[in-house]
Amino acid sequence: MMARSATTSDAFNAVAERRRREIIDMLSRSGEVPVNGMVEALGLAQPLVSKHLRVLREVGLVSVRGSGRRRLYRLNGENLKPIHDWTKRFERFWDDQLARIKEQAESSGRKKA
Amino acid sequence: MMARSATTSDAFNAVAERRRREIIDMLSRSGEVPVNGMVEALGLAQPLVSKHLRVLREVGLVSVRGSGRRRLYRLNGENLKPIHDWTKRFERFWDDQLARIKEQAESSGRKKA
DNA sequence: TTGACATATTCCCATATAGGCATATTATGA
DNA sequence: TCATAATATGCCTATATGGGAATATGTCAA
Repeated sequence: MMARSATTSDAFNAVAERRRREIIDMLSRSGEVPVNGMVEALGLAQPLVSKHLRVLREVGLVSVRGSGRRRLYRLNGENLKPIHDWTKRFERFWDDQLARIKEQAESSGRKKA
Repeated sequence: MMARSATTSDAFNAVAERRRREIIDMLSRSGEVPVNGMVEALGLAQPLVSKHLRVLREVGLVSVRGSGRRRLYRLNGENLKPIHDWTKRFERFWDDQLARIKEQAESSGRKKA
């Protein structure tokens, strides 16, 4: 009855798509970029790029600004923070050094509490 | 002609689903957990939990181990690192302090190069 | 005003689910 | 051995896409 959640429901879903991550990477590097700039750089069909941009806009990951006939897109990177924060919880799984430090901090915290 | 990429294609897609993130969070807190443990804790139907676990297994995010009639699942958190690494690139968007430090480091790096 | 460039939409199709339900599998423990 | 607990699968339906193609919109520049 229910299908997969919409790509426009949140950043996690929007970012699950590889193309959209590429668009985000590009905006991160280049600042403001017009649709055609992405079309050329990514080698995708223009309508497809516009559609992905729409999804990104709907979750607030990008903003647009008109400039002549063109539309300049900009990354709102701060909206990727929820994802970063979530994955940060698992740092101990790959960063043993950090794990040791944290465990020590936690254990001393427990002693005080 | 082509639909959304499979949830089993990579961690990004697997993690796009809220329930699966909840399962991951639970495993992160509790270590090894049997299916029923998650069923009760998350209030989901057992078949649904098994299906989500299968997706997580296919992308390597969890491992299983038999124990009597039960199957104990464990988190392979290190496979969340790609997501963490990707989002890390955008830290400057929310961490201005860090941004300044990095920019300074990069500019001095450029001078040397 | 008008033609051309730059984007956004609309339609259509095949694919990929989440979930709900029923049932098949397994591994026990008495 | 065997009923049973604990999981995994199979089936079916409503949704939600990515893409492709064609077309609608918008904005300028001459």
